[in-house]
Amino acid sequence: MKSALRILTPSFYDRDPRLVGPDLLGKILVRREERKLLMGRIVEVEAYLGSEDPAAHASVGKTARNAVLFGPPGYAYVYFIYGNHYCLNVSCLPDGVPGGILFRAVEPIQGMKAMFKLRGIDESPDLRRLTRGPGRLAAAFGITRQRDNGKDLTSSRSDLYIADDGAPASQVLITKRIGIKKAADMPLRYIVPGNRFVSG
DNA sequence: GGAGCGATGTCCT
DNA sequence: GGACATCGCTCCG
Repeated sequence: MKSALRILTPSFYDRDPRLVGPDLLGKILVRREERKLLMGRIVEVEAYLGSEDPAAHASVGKTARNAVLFGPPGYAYVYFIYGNHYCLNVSCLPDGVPGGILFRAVEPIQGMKAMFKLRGIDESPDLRRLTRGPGRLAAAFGITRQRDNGKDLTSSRSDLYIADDGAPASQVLITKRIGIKKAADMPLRYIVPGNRFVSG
């Protein structure tokens, strides 16, 4: 029996990213795509802070690009990187205080056929090709800056949100963040230990 | 299976 | 002009 999905509320995100990050593991990322529902269980995220975190986009201060990170909690910050890929984040902390969480990997639960199509690859038994890594994950869920940046992820009217399906709290392993040059030693990456969809 | 590298948009100096 | 919170393709073992 599957419990009803409960969308995470602004108060969930209105906390330090170091608290929000581990709590997001095991939650469900949901995309409504026409008549289809795409769902994945979150297994890897990273926290990005404010001025005290040189790796964070917010560390340089508020700009047009990163403004969502400085806004109210629970909004999508989507940026384009390396000329090829989008990455999805959610803003944390109250309006005016920057911080967020980068979604790095999910385990596909539903809508895999649509995900393969959005990724532009042939269907294969290895679902890790769909959603392992932030760029792949964004592609599989059809996430772009144009479509999703600034979107409220706490609204039931949104086509993109994060929900709790009542699963027990996940085990959490904390490691250094990966794929960055600055502040590479800060322990701000949260993963489900042993999960095959975790990147790196 | 792992190291090396090109692709390529956007922001910042 | 350079950096960049990445990925997929080579080539080599």
